[in-house]
Amino acid sequence: MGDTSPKRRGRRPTAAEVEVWRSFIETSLDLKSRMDRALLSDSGLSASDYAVLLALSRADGHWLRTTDLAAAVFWERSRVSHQVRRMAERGLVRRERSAVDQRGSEVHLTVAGLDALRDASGPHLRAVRALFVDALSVEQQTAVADAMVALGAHLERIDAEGDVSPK
Amino acid sequence: MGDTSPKRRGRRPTAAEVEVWRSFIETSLDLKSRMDRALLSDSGLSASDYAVLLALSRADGHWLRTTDLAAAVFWERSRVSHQVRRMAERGLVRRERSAVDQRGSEVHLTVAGLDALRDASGPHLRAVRALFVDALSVEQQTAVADAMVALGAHLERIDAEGDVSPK
DNA sequence: GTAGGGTCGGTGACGTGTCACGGACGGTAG
DNA sequence: CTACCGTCCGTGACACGTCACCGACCCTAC
Repeated sequence: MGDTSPKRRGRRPTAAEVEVWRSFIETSLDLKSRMDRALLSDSGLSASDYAVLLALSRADGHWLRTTDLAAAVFWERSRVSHQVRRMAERGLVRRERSAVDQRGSEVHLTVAGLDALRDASGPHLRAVRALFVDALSVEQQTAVADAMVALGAHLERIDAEGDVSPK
Repeated sequence: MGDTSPKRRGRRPTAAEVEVWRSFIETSLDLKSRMDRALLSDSGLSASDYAVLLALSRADGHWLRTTDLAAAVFWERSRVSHQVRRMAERGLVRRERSAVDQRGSEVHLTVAGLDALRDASGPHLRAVRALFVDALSVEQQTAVADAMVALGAHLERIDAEGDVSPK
């Protein structure tokens, strides 16, 4: 993993390192925006819509409590609340008060929501292939996956350090 | 580069390929949001602020026409316009009517803007190292850079195809 | 039971990005 | 010169995400 020799630790990154960072972040944002745009024009769904529908479709009974939905898509609850309200107005999901916990509210996938997800997933996956997968050799894909694992582990390590007593 | 054998072209990506895509996009967005958050809390600058200040600081005379600024940061002009208005209200930049072209407006970097950029760049670069560079071995960085080049070239190819007569 | 503290979820205000549009100017053909 | 068209840029309306905050609810200790 990360080299901790005196040469590489602690100070500013080199120009080459910054350039790797810049290309990484610019390329990923470019890809994300293209993908979102394609999804919206193909299916009328935003990326947020898609994420919510996908999470609900994977849940038992096609519904989740707000907090569980937030955890599934890695959002704050307030964001989920806004998003669900907008989606409910379009009939993609439906809110229900929880019977077991009067504080809770359940977000249910509607038939229209499931249909929208089914219609969207084909084109979306084809876009993933056309824009991302087809650009990379198998070796490059493996290398990217490996780097993402390293990055993810690094970020989790940082989070863990921050949580426990910082001194 | 991209394999074009019958097995890999044209249809839906495999589960493994989708997983590479998912980890790539989630990791990059996570990194981006952490970096933006750090920049904002360290320096009071948003990522957009930083991009504009950086572009202006690199320009001759520390100013650019709106269209040129938009090209430098890969934005639409309307977005530049909104952003510049907000930054001007904070004194980071200054607008001036162009003398040579009465339609044009020049965006000038102010002293306060340059100071803010200088103050921000150190912490920002250190964050790039701490969150990104330090997570990856030299080989992994090279592999990521290589993959980004391939992706960039692929996207440019797609754009070129779309531009010229589609038939 | 009831007071206190924690959890659940929603709302309003705000900053930002996109889109559609329009006014102003420049350049050129007639 | 003037009529036209393209370019330059700003604006208003809207969608979205974040933050601060609130009321409603649950649970436990007393």
